[in-house]
Amino acid sequence: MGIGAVERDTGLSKDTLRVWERRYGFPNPERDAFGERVYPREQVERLRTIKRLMDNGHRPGKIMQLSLDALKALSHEGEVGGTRVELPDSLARFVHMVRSHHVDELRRALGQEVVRNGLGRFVSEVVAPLNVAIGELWLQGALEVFEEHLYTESLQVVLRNAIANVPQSPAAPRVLLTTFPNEQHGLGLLMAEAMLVLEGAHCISLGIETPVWDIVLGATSQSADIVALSFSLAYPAAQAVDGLAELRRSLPAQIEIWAGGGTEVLGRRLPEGVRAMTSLAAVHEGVKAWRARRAS
Amino acid sequence: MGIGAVERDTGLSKDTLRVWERRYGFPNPERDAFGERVYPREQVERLRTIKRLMDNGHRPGKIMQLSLDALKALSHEGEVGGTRVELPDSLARFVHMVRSHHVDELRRALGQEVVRNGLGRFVSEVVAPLNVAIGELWLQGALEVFEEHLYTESLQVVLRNAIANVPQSPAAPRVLLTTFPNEQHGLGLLMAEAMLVLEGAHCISLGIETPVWDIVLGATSQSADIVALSFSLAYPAAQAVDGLAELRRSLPAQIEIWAGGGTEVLGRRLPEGVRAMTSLAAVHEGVKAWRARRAS
DNA sequence: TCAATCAGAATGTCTTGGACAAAATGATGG
DNA sequence: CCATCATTTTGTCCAAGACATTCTGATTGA
Repeated sequence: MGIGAVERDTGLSKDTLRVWERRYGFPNPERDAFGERVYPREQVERLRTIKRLMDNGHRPGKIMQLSLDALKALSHEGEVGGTRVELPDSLARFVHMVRSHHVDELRRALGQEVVRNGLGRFVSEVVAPLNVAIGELWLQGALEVFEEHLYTESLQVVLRNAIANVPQSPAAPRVLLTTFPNEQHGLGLLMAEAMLVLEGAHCISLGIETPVWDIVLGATSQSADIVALSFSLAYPAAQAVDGLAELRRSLPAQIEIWAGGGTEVLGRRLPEGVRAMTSLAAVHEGVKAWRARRAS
Repeated sequence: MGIGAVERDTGLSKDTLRVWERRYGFPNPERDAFGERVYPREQVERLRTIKRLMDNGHRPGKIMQLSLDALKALSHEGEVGGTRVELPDSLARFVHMVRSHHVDELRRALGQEVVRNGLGRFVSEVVAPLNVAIGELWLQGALEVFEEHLYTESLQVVLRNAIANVPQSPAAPRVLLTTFPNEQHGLGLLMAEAMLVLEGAHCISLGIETPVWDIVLGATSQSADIVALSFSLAYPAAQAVDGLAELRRSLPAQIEIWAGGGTEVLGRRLPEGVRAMTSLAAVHEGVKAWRARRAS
């Protein structure tokens, strides 16, 4: 496997791969007849595992030397601490469907759950904890990429369908939804949209990865009352705070900024004039408070 | 704009950008206080145009010296030959809604179009040419990022909604849909899915950016008959061919591979055992032919 | 106990210029 | 008009060094 292929496969840039080799002695690719790097399959796998651990906060210098086994052991750390709570059967059921690849059944079951408990409770009591569970499995390497894709896609279909079925009136507040560049996690956005339309807000989603300047253009052109940003746990907090500050500076004062999602970002002190939605339930209060402010 | 940002924005690798500068004298970035390349906005725009022309068969050495105006003239070439047809009013209408940011109206109008003409004709006669038109505007810098986002999101909602309303029977063939890593264009995937479900196929979408190995896992676990890959014009042809060849090698012979989307990839000779869907209409024939093969 | 500050280490990205394989082109001959 | 071969053209890779940025961990102050 050439360096280009490894870059595509692992998401680590060529520069990074070369500098790691120089600094840490790993990866340690062979060379072909032309002196170009050839990575053996097992090294690529180890690189993938390292990347996954790094996304979770580990640092390359610490884990680069470890064997594949040691790395896998590391993935399971944090669970032994005891914070691990077994999923209730009602949710474990869904996890099981994902892992056994029963995608049709999963989609049907999720859809039923929406009808049974309503969209609001579905999002906060099913989707949110399910995401955490799936995320944990993913972190442990217990989930294949395509299983995660199947899950995401199924949930997306169910959520979009449910959202489309909430009667949209041209009501206030008008909310523009999106994520910052490099934040590709779209599920959080959909969850936020679901909660918002339930509160009678009018949602305009820009999808993921909108540059700050285009958020400003979009918000003004759509006469939005609120710009809602969604962050996943992995998103670098510094980038989030910077982006929010810049957005706040560029946006007219009467347009509010709401930030929600991963608790990482919300832990830090947000820039003046940015409201944190610390939980999905907070959306209800948020909209209520907004209406009160607007009325006065 | 730094070289990394330009790489992300144009899809031209850092190496390529540097070697062009050395060889052709363009781009000609300034340097910041640390000696790093800073690309002015207009050069990035010119690079985007050049990239687009190259995707269209032009060669860098020939067009690198040309001014932006000359490039734009070139991109309209072949169209002056008479093939360029002004958008009919029925489509220009939608473009106008995008540019005037009437997103609700756009969504409603698109939805009506589905009902009026049926999903199949909607996809091939409205969405496809509309995508081309929007792509051209985008290329010319006549479209803001958020306008493109609004368009994509609206279309996504309409298409997903339409697909969900096609009665899905557990019929054959079973088709697994996805794109390769670095191919983030999800609209093509949805268009393909729409055409396939109309033919009575059972679609399982993995969403975008699935690594080859996970496509294999997904296809086998879902007992797919066909794996369908979607490519946009911008996707590097070499990567596509490599990926398809690897996929063909890893996948059981009885699972077919269909490649569709950007004409770039399909122009090249595809690996043995990969079928090209050269147009959306070809899907109809494709499924028919598959059923005939299966019957025999 | 918590938040802010700061030095030092860790880390990723950028730099240069050369080399060469792969692909496209164009000329030649059938 | 098609095949073959030589000749550009073009993208990717290599090396080692530099340095901005981010993270860590200790120290200080409230």
